[in-house]
Amino acid sequence: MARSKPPTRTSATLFAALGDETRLRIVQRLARSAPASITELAAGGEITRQAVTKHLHVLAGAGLVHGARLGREQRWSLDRKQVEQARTFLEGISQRWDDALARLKTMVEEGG
Amino acid sequence: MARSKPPTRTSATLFAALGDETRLRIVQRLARSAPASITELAAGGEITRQAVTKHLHVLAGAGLVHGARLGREQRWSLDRKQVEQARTFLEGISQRWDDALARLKTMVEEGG
DNA sequence: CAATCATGCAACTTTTTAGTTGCCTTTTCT
DNA sequence: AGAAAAGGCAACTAAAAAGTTGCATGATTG
Repeated sequence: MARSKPPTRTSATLFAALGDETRLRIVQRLARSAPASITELAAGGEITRQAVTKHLHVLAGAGLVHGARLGREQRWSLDRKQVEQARTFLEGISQRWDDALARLKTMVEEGG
Repeated sequence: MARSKPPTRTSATLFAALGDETRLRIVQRLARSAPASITELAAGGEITRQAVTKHLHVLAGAGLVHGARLGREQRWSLDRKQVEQARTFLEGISQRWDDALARLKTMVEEGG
């Protein structure tokens, strides 16, 4: 059965996934100490295990993390690739911005 | 008079601002061709001028853009600094992730 | 000065989210 | 087998976000 909604993972999806304090904390956590279980991630936090689960799904939907079953628990780890993609996107923005400024400068100098 | 809500601009705020298709389009637009007015940005788009205004305010709240009055119109431009900050943040994540993998590898090799 | 262009402000509707609570299933471990 | 550990699923609430419509205001220009 096909998924009812082909998620269309865009750059915006990626940034949106990173655009939440809680999720960002999870990402940072996973970046420091690789695979962690949901319970581990929820422990000590301010929110419920269910909430953590949801956030993990959002992150997974953006391709930022993935989980692997291991016995009765599921260990989640970061997917470096998407982090890089986000970086690349921002690099593109910066680059274009630089180019635009350069063009502007040239025009001014040439009295265009 | 002090603003009633000190916005606390965090990294999540930054990513959240980028996490919307429409806003991302605006950012890309501003990156290519510097200052643009609200009307210009709204022209041809699918959404209202008011919607564009709101998005610009969100972006401005994250420090990604800023507008400057110029006669009867207001020209908006990109703020490169925040784009860089987002990139730096992601770099940090990647770096930590690399370190974590390195540590893991070492442990395995040493038979920890 | 009057028409017009570029916005600003406010109230409202509709979706999305973030989080919660309650209950059921699958592994472990003793 | 039976209790405890780790999750999954579903329904619900509350609040934030995306957009809209309508009207008011400050420059510009003929």
